[in-house]
Amino acid sequence: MPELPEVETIVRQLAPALPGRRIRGVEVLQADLLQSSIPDFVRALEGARIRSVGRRGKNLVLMLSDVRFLVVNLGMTGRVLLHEGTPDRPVPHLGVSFFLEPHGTLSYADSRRFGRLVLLSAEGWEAESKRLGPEPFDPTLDREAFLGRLAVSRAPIRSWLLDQTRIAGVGNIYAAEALFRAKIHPHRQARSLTPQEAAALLGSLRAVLREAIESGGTTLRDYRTAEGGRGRFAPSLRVYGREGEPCPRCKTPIERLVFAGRAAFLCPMCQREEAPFDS
DNA sequence: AGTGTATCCTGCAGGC
DNA sequence: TGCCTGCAGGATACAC
Repeated sequence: MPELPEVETIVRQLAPALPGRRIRGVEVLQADLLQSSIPDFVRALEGARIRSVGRRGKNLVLMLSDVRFLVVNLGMTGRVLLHEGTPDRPVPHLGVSFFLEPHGTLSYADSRRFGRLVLLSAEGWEAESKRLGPEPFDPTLDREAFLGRLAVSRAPIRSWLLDQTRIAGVGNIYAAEALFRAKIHPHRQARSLTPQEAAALLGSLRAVLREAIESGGTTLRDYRTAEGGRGRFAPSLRVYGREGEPCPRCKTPIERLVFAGRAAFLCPMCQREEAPFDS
């Protein structure tokens, strides 16, 4: 669920509120959200101060005062909710609560519990971050660099976009939307993209991510902002989840196909499988 | 280096 | 109403 725009929305809401505050206490209700034991996790975090809030790919990253990093991956259904004071009603599927000074609560809730909260040293986080591909908005990721990364892969471009080690932060929704906007079939081999197609894809990816961030992300069902609100981008989705609806460009019914175990959505007219005008 | 499949889980929609 | 099946924004491990 939460892809880059959803996590970015959460980060932007937390960033003005968290830095400088101390974690007074930690309560873990769902042990399988952690990699460490509950006592280790609690002991390591109690008394720590939050220095900054950031994002890397789909990960929410809290930097702590003693140069450690709390890395939160929300999986499919994770929610990060900030309440000043205590939540006025029980948080459904609550997994971990962080009690903040002076009077706040940061909650992690996750109905499917695919999410993970991991506490890492500076070195540990650096190594983890290095595994991930570049950020889509990294200014050094220009057309040439993007094309170069595509050129070394025979994977279908949809799989390439979902692979966090190739580019960070893209999930199934925005992969579908970016490919539609760039008129590229999701089956196309990454390295078969022309320089023009690669440039179009980079542009469309950045555009759709930017627009989604401006809308606070996409809520299909579970995603909530840190304030508990819904993302407003869902009505702007052009192909994702729209099987059978007319293509907004050419009116051809949108198709759904499954590969690599996941649904892909596309317009079969706008996104041809073969490269365009191949003699 | 790829793909397909399974796995971790729960909740919901749709069919009967 | 209730039961069953399929499906879901993610990540990883496995065999092939």
